[in-house]
Amino acid sequence: MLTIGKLGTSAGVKVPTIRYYEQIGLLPEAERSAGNQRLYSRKALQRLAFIRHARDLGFTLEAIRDLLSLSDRPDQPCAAADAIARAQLVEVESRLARLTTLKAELERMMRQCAGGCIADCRVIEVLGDHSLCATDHRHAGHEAAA
Amino acid sequence: MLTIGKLGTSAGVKVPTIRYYEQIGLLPEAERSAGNQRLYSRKALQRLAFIRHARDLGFTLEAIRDLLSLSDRPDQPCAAADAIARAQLVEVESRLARLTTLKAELERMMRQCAGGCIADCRVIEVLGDHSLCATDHRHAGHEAAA
DNA sequence: ACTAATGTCTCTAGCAACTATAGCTTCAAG
DNA sequence: CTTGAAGCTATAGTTGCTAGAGACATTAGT
Repeated sequence: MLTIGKLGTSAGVKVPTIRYYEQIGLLPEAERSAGNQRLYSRKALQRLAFIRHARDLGFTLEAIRDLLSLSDRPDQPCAAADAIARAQLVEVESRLARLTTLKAELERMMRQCAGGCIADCRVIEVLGDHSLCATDHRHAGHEAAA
Repeated sequence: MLTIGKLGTSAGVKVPTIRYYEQIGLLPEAERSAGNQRLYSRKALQRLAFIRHARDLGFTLEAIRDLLSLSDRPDQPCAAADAIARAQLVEVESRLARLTTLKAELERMMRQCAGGCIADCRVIEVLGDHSLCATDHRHAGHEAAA
């Protein structure tokens, strides 16, 4: 049996994140030691690794919840799992397309800036007026983290 | 002078979002009509359009705050604005790289799945075991919105 | 002038997916 | 047996909004 810390390092997930996953029901409630500390089996490690990997691939926790419940029924057809993965692929493709457009626009903006003073700065100017843009990137920007 | 609704449609920003921007100090407090409704000038429209455009290009509100305060000082050199835009470009490039890797991995995963039952599903299997992956995409997944 | 529909007001709470903090208890090593 | 790391609970904060409730303002039509 593993403590929460060992589990975390084994799976590459931070300790508070594990507790969070338990709290939202993505992980079952862990067994406890005599001193009330969480204890985890190999199976729990597998489950957490699955979650971690799916997160790395960009699946939402909701999608992962579905994938996990599918994986508990090995006899069912896998069409549903396929559909979730396909949806994720479509998402990734659309984000890629948007980011590619963005990148081009940002590069254009920077190329034009001669490095003078703000009054002549193309960066500021372009941001103030969408019609100076080469492409229609509206609704294209987005978040990320690390 | 424009009401908040007109301003919103003109700039392509939803009304609650405008109030939110005011609340966090990204927009100055608006003038009010006799009946306490917000009124906006052309200048306010320009400022909001600037924000909207920068958001579309993926700048964070913090970055936009900096860009706006730069744009209020036209005599200063534009190196700072340049730096913010460059940082944004670097961000976009790194997200692009990550997403490209992800896309390849997702495609690989889906190609291998024959559409049988869960027990044989490659999607589930690959998610459960990172060593089945072709590339190291750890810490690569991420959010987006529309 | 009256009414109904729409627009606006404030305030609070919620979303995703965590992360951080505070103040405590338990455990393992020396 | 003490010390320091690791664990516990609970709450609040992050980013960039969005949704809802309940009240007031404005406008269009009759």
